[in-house]
Amino acid sequence: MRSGELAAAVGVTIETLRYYERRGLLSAPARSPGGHRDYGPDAVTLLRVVKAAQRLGFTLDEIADLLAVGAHRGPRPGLRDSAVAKLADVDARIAALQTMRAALLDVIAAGCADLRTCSCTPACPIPFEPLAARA
Amino acid sequence: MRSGELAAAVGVTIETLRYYERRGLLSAPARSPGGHRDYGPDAVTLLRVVKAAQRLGFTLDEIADLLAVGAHRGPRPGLRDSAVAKLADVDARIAALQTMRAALLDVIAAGCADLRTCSCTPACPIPFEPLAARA
DNA sequence: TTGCAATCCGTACCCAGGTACGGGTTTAGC
DNA sequence: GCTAAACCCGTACCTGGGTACGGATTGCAA
Repeated sequence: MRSGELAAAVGVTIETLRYYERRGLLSAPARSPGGHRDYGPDAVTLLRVVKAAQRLGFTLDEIADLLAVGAHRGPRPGLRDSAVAKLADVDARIAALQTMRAALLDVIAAGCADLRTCSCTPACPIPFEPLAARA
Repeated sequence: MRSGELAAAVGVTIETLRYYERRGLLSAPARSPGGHRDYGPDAVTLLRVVKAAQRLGFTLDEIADLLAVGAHRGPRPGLRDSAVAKLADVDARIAALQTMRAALLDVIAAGCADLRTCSCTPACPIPFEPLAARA
């Protein structure tokens, strides 16, 4: 399988394949006599796993580690533990966004018209609420 | 007020002040005879507004626009509209994270032990669920 | 006046996850 | 055998929000 085929099969570009190879996510494939990459069929599955892991929120470095753990069969940090840790991380990010969301709703409800001059209500969230929040 | 004082007052570094000045968030202040920046007291408030807007999820470019709108008093895009748009954006990001969260819970519940070789259950989320999701 | 902290400036670097460029080679179809 | 598409490589660039560096002033106090 050539790089263009593989790329099309998993919905990435050839540049991305080369990038993943540099990052250690994809091991260097066999080469044609002329130097073109020649991937085995497992590459498709592996790339889909990588993409699935990205959808779980893992970074490329984390994914590389998880794949290496599978390969080396050492004392494994483990997918489960990583998933649990990542879940906590995702929950924290959701909480941060919900704080943001609540603040936006306050601003909309208060009818602030302008960032610089707003003092729309005695309880104007900009910039008074943040001041209160810091105390 | 000198840059170090201002920076300490709002909890940023001097480098950040210079950065904001370059980005157009902070207008160039007066200078001492020797060239050191000399800020007026309004700078504290302005910076706090900038930080408040950041907590609402606005980017520095967006904040610069919102501040410029207040200054120029043209046909205003308006803080309200921006806040409504940003709310939709935040909601979308929350939804994406909740999708991620659900997938993580699936992985944890299914007991997948290893990214590369996992086929822990017939319904293993890696990589089968993403394949199903693409269909 | 001397000494040290604060500040000046431009520029480069950091994170992640790629994308773009450009010139040279290889492969495939006809 | 020829042409056109695909692929090769190294390197630079992108977004966002800063941070770091390093050498040259300036400002303030003893």
